[in-house]
Amino acid sequence: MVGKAAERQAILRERLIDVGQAQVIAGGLSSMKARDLAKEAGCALGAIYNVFDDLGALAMAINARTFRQMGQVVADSQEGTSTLDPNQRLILMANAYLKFASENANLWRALFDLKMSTDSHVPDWYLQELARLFSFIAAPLAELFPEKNKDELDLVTRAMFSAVHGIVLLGLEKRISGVPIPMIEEMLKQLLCQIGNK
Amino acid sequence: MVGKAAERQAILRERLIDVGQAQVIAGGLSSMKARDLAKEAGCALGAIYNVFDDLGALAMAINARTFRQMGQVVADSQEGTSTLDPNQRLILMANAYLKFASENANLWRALFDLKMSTDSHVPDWYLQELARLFSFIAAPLAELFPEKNKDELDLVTRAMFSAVHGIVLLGLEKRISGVPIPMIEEMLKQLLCQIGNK
DNA sequence: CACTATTATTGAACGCAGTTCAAAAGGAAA
DNA sequence: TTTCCTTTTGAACTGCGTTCAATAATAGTG
Repeated sequence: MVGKAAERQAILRERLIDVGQAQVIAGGLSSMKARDLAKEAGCALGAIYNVFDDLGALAMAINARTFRQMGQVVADSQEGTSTLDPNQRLILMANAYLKFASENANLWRALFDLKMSTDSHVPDWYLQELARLFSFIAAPLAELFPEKNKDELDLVTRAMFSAVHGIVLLGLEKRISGVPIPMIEEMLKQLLCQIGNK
Repeated sequence: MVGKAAERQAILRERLIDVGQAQVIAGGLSSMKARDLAKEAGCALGAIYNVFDDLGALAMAINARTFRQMGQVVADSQEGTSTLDPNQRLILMANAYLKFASENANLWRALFDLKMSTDSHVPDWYLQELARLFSFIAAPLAELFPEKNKDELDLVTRAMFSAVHGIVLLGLEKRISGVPIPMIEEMLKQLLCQIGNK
């Protein structure tokens, strides 16, 4: 495939990601339907499968966008905070994560909904973005635990991210223990102030 | 409906829960199929809908079992531990939770997979079982934070449960940061030893 | 430019799944 | 036994992701 066809497919690919993202925002991952996508994107039903292996691959492309956005939001929360103590910086990151999750609930959930099903083969962009996210978290933790080596620090980093993720996840989940956002912020503060026996 | 019919339905209900549970164990919630259920339970396809509103309601019944089992496992972890310090007791609970989750991965995941979709109306048994679970967690925390009032303690309890849940969830998840179980135990220990500025 | 070969696009059709409901079977009442 | 009501049944309906033979578009060649 060369020239025109490739270009058309590239355009269609972007349009499908746009349309799919809109559908996920509107109604969650499960409301992204092939026939609706085709209609909205102005292409044939089968055309989706010329560009993506299946709808899972399209969801992955949407997730890639979301993940990048989220990483940026977390990174931005550290802008000009070099004078703050590590615990404060962790709290800012956690709050940024919470804010992103609550303001983009369906996109954020799609990030984790999809994973469950397709357990095999983690794409490269995913690992890179995850490493980037972890590196932000590791920086303040390295200050709090100067005696820990690289592996130990990595363990604490994963633990902290997971703990914050859990608090945000269940906090936003109506069914389990859904609570108002300021209360979730308070939980995160409680957790992160304890860290590094401050 | 009286007599025979009611009894038959009660029997079928139990059998459907058994068969459904087996299917969830074998292949996750998404592999529980109406036609397979009917075949395995020895009933007509439509008979399922005489007993349950839909497959979601059956999944709920399976989850009720799982949740009760899980609560018991966490409760048992506190058996004869009154001499241990609160942090140790929290670690035992968290490890029991991790053990249950890893040994019953598909049943445990179903507990949270279902919730997402049916956000409305939390059944009563669910709230009761959750309160029971939280009360176990609150006991050691009350010792660690004697100055906190009931509401503050409740907040910390939810935060701790959520944090432990997050570490177990992402730890068992291959796609995000899947790690060996002893490493997850180490993460939980790191988290729970920090609590209550020990 | 015309003609042909190759490649890409299309959408009707397939398979599978949850759910429904008219018809059949079973049970209670008289 | 006969009638009436209730329960059970499974074929049929709907909606979905995905495929693939047929069609259209493009590239290659004289």
